[in-house]
Amino acid sequence: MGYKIKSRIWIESDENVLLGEGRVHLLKAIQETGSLSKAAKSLNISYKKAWQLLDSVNKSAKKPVTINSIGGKGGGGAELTEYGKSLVKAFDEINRNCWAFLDNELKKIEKI
Amino acid sequence: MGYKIKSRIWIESDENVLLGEGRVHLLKAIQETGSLSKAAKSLNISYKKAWQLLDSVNKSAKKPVTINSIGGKGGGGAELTEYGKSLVKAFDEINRNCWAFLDNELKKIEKI
DNA sequence: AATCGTTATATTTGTTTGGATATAACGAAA
DNA sequence: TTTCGTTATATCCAAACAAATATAACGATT
Repeated sequence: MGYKIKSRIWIESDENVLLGEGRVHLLKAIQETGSLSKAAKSLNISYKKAWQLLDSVNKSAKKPVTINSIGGKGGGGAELTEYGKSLVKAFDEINRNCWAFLDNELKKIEKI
Repeated sequence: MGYKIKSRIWIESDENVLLGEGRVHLLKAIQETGSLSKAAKSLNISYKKAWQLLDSVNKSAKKPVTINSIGGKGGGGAELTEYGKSLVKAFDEINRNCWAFLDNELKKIEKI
């Protein structure tokens, strides 16, 4: 029939969003660039939005997801903690599994 | 840990959204009330928004999902076709299955 | 033909969201 | 102590989105 199934998943902690696709993209970009401002540029989002996202991630996480430093060599930067890296990896895995699961479920609609 | 996983799924047909949670809520409300305007009131959304949603559903579906009548007894109304009822049922089932699947997947995060 | 509540549509208003801009604070290194 | 690029934050403006309002068209029923 040509129907496609799509999904967005996210993880909440106490009514606050911990991780979603946008946040995970940002975390990956931080990992690649070493700074929040460069990550924002690479994703074509404003620094403000990137900062707000990262702030909300760190506020809702049980342990720090990034370590942000101000000043010093290169002006500062941001990097993922081991916990942050684990979260990103787990989220990606769940997301991929979800896509596969839903692609299979879609057959129920295509039969109609 | 207290993390919760959430999801929104939707079905597209040729880049247009056919069904999502909002559209399915609307279709159910139409089924219950027999009219688009009453359905909108029951969902606390504007008639305009409800009409736009329903219009996009019917435009992207391969077969009519509702039959809308203007004028006549009671001023008119809207009702689901059998095809529409089948779609709603299938979507609900997929959605419930997805929640169950994700609740299980969440354990991967809770282990971290 | 007059009434009714509905579908269908346009227009205006308001609200929320995000972008652009500016600036302070910071600390290693020169 | 000056420089540098960053984090962190506030303010203003634009654009996107949703709500409110108004109105035409409709057709069975009276």
